[in-house]
Amino acid sequence: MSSSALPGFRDFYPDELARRTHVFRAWRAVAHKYAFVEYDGPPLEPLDLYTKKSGDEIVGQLYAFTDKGGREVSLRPEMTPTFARMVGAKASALRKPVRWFAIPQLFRYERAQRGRLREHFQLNVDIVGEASEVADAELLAVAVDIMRELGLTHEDVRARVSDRRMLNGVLETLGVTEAQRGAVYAVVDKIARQPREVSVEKLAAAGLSTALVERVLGLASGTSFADLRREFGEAPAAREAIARFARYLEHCDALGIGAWVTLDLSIVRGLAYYTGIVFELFDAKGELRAICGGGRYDDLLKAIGGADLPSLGFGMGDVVLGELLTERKLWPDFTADAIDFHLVAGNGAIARPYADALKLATALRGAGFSVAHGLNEERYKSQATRNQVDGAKKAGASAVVYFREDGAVEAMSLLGKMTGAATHAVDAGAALSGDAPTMQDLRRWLHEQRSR
RNA sequence: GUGGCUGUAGCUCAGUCGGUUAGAGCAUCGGAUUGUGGUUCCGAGGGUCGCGGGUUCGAAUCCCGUCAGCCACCCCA
Repeated sequence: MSSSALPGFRDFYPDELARRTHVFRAWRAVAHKYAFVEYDGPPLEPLDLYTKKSGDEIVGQLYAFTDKGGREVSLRPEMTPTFARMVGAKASALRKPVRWFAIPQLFRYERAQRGRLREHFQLNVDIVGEASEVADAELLAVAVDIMRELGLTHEDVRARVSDRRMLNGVLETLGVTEAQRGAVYAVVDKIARQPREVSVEKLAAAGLSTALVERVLGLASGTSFADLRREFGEAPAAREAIARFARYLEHCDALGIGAWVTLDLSIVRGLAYYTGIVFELFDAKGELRAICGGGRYDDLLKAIGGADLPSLGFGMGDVVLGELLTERKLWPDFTADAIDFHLVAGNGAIARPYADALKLATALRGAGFSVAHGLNEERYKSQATRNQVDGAKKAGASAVVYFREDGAVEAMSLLGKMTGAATHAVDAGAALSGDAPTMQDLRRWLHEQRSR
């Protein structure tokens, strides 16, 4: 028997699952707010769905194997190929723009480290069929609004945005040849992660003059959009992309996310399939990996799904996001108010058979309350009430319920101060029979206690 | 896949120069004379010292291997 999960895989204990659910809830709530609908696909796919796009060398990073029928298969490392296939298959029938999201569990076979496991959940939000940069702004707004939903502010998280077409135009204007561009992208992409000398060396090796090297490195590290526009706004190769980017930023402002957004030309997003505006969300301190990344990939659907439609999307993983929420202490207290009532043996309980406690629990549950009680009759009768009440509080009950000496059923709030706790008594017979007005009365009282 | 660092209770960590039955705090569970909540007091459970081998009269401690975690590469869909 194995004593722990496989490396890079997680067991979700209840408090951990509560955190995961909390994140999922935020994802779904915001996605719905922006009128996206949820879809899903298979976690296991034919291997060639991934090798077709990225080549065979990717296999080393895939959780791939041969199944019992001799098929080459892989656990899905990303959602986009599945998405592209699904959209491609029904492209002509789908109303455009398509606004879909999914929360797949994704897998990759590589060494696990902080923020990077072999398994994670990733929100995928995609728009298909809209080429306008309004769609790009809307997509970023979804990502940013999720940060807000989870309690993060633009002091905590920054959205860095760029546009490949714009970077391309600027490089062309500067005289970087098309042949050199791939190498320049690679350097620009990791400009913050590798020593400056290494970047200089690599650019020089690509054939850039010393002056050009300095120019490129300067632009990629912290140029504001205002400066960029002033310098290249009229350059024929860059003019159109810069004007588009300016409109994009205006849309971002209008959507209320302007304060989160910064131009960062070093955002290249790998060297993969992105064709236009790209973005990443980072924690403001820059201590963690990217929280979220995405952008426009206008040619991908044609390559994979067959439909020639402009598309854009992003992925947001649960791991780094969770680390950030932990760091900022933004997890709610999940145990608080998890249970409505906890039955305890109060005064007069001995005169009442244990079965009455179970009947009361049943009646309360029938009325929709969440009810806990001791499962051991002996202990219910023998354990000091204060210990039972203490246990109820620790279990997250909002109130305890017990039979009073005079036969009434009394609820005592566990919320607020321990001295002078609010109590509320109802007729025992009515409570045990599940009398609707009595239950409504209790519901109103509980609601009152919680909103104090 | 490569390199560095670290592995003692569920968690955070002590553990002397190698010495006999490995400890503490927190957490968990039980109790403090039929009692009404977070404090306090008493008690209990919980360990193959990551695993395997070696050196030694004797190993948590020293050596080798291995596995896992963290960090940096690689990669980032």
